[in-house]
Order: sequence, then structure tokens, then C-alpha cells
Amino acid sequence: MPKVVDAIERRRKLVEAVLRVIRRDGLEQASVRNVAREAGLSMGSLRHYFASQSELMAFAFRTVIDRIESRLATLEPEPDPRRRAERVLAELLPLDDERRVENELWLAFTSRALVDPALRELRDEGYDALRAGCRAILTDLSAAGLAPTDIDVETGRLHALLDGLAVHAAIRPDIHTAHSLKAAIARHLDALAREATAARAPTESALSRTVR
Amino acid sequence: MPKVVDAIERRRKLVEAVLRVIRRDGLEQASVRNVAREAGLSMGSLRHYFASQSELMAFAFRTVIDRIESRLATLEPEPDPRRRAERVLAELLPLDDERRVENELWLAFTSRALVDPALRELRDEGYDALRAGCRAILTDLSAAGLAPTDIDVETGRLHALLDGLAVHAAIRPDIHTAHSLKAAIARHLDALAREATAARAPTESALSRTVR
DNA sequence: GGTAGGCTAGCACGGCTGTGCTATAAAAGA
DNA sequence: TCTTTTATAGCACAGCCGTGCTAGCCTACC
Repeated sequence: MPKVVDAIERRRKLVEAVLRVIRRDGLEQASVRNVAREAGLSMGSLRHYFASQSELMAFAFRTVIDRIESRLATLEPEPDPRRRAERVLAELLPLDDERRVENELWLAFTSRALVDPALRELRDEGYDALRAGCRAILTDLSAAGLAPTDIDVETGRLHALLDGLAVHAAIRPDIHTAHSLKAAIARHLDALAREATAARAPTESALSRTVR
Repeated sequence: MPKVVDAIERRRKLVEAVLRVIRRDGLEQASVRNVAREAGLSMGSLRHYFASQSELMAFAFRTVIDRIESRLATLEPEPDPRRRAERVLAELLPLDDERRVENELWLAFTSRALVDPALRELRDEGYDALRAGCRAILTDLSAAGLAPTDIDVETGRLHALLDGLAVHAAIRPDIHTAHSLKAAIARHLDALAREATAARAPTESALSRTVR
């Protein structure tokens, strides 16, 4: 019985080693050899758990996805829609060290999936999940009158904003602090609320249109 | 005299070869050998023009930056601020094949710069240029009353939106068509204009704040 | 106690990488 | 015309890569 448990534990350790290497040296350094060394294992032993390099990477990425989903699932209930949206979005941004690693993995994974078809399916899964999350937030906000009613186009905008902020946080962590990231999100939520309000006063928006 | 000209021409050909390889096989395939083969040259010959691999990549990226800037510089004058913003932003999105290649190069370059310090400076330069462009657009719009006056936070939002859309277009070109990208931008510009209007009627925004 | 199988280690192979180096051909300058 | 630079080619080296493979260990089960 401890067999299986140990196997799971080993795979978990290996994934942590992958994340450490990627964080420290970048995805290109996350070779089988380097990960094995980082985990204190031999190559052969690693290959006992993961038959190929793609499998290892895919498992690492899946672990990250699971982590994020589990964090979202354990969010404490929040009655206020606006605060609820902020809480969820905060979980999706690289605000602390743990999520910063996940974000860098996501970025590296995304760019590798452009080339490695074996990773594409999983990358798409992550993409779809995030987009669905954005849609859920907007549906929730819209029901409370805090966002426009055409969810589709707003989903694209919020999703792009999130991923764009994530990219910026990854390449310029000095500029994009947790504070500035949260400020950008807050501003977007403010804007959505104002749009929802403006939509109920069409004269205003018509005026702004003629002005241009 | 034809010496220098030919040298420039050769470097240009080599950069085109780099872009072709990256587009076809991804950045990881853009090795010295592959690029030389693509350009119909020997490795030694390539290394006569570019002493190192980083130098070749950096030159390719600089060429792309120059291309974008030159396209922006040759935009025909547009009196209407809103249309002017749309024109500029359209140049910065991967709407056609040429810009799609540039976008993929940007993405690959960005993720490699996370690891290769030699590329970091140039990547920062591209980042700064794009951010400055966003700021200029918003300053322009704001002066026409078509965007809020706090340029700083709006710059971050627009910049993130642009890069997020670029990432999405790269990983899901089937979903993110030229049309949907332009729609997202148009929506953002609409929202900015409405925000500028709402800011002049603070009662409205105060109301929406108390609602939450 | 014996034995099958999960587990670990490590070597070897072929292939790719960037770069240093030398030798040849072409062109430019004297 | 002779010489010096420039351009091209291609080999060699050391290093990394993923993966196939074999040999032993160690534990669990019969």
C-alpha cells in the first residue's frame, strides 16, 4: 500500500524540483538531467516515473492548474460581488512568490507549446479554464449591475488584461508590484461598473460618440 | 563601396531567414546551423556577419522593432483622435501575416530574455517603446476628452490589454481573428470615452460605488 | 525462503548545440 | 601587379540533450 503513496509523493517531489529549476534557471534548463539532479535522483529513476520529458512537463503544468483551481475552490464566501471578483482575480495574478513561479511556468509553457504539439492540449485546457473563469466573474458582476451585459466581448478584454498583466509582471517584476497589479484590476472593475451605468443612460454614450 | 551595401543586404537576408525559421519551426529551431541552411549559407559565413547567436537574435529583434516604428511613422495623418488611436493600435496587433510573424518573434524573444541576459536590454527597449506608444495614444485621446485624465494607470491597462491580445492571438489564432482583435480594441476605446464622460458626472460614479 | 516486480542507478548512443579555427576564393587598394 | 582585407566554407571540439538499455537492489507477496 505505501507503494502507491510513495509514487505519488515522488512525483510531487519531482514536480517541485521542476518548478525550482524553472524558477532559478528558466525552462530551457529544465532538462531531464537537471531536474533529476535537483531532486537528488538519477536520470533512470526519474524516467521510471515519467517516460518522457513532455510527460514530466505536462504533469508539472497540470499540477499548477490543479493548485490554482484548488485555491479558487477554497476561497472563503464573499457576499459582495465586487469584492468577490477582486478576490478571484487576485488569485489569478502573480501577487506572491508562489504564484510568481506558477506564472513563469505558464509563460514558458505557453511559448514551448507553440512548438511542442504534445503540450498544446494542456495549454488549451489552461486557456479555456482561465477564460471560463473570466466569464463567470463577468456573469456574476453583470447580474449585480456592475458590468455590461454583453459578456462575450468583455470576457475577451478581461482575459487579455489578465494575461497581459501576467506577462508584464514576469518580465518587469520591479515595476509591476502586487500593488500596481491590483490597482489595474481595480480600475478595470471600476470601468466595468461605470459602463454598466452608462449603458442605462444611452444619451450620455451617444453624446460621447458624436464628440469624436 | 558595394562592400558595405552587400554586407547590409546579407544581414537583412539573414534576418529574414531567422524569421522564416522561427515562424515555421519555432524559436528553439533557430540555431546557427538551421538559419545558415535556410539562408543558403555556411555556418562560418553566417558567423562572419554575426559573431554569436545572441547577436543574431538581437539584430533580428531590432529589425522587427525598426519595422514597427517605421510603419507607425509612415501612417497617413488622421484628424479624428478616435480613428487615429484605432489606426495606431491596429499597427501594434498581429492582424496580418507579417505582423503575426513579428508577434511570434516577440513572444519567443520575451520568454528567452527571461533567461538570456544578453537579450534583456533589447527586450526592455521594446517594452518601453510599446508602453510609450500606449501613453501617447492616451494622452492624445485624453486631450480630446475621449479618455480619463489619469494617464498612468490607463497606460498600464492598455499596454496589458495589447500584450494579452497578442499572446492570445499567438496561441489561438483560430479564435482570435483580426476582426475579434479589432473589436476588443474598439470596445476598450468606447469604454475609455465613456469613463471620461462619467468622470465629469461624479454623482453617477459615486452611485455605482455605493451600490457595491 | 524464495521469487516476482517496483525502484534506482548509470552507461551508451546518436544527435544537436555554439563556437574556435584554418584554408580557400574573391575583391579592393596600393 | 602585388598585397591586404573581406567573404565563404567547412572541420573539430566540448558540451548538452532525450532516450534506450542493462544490471542490481529492495520490498512485498506467495
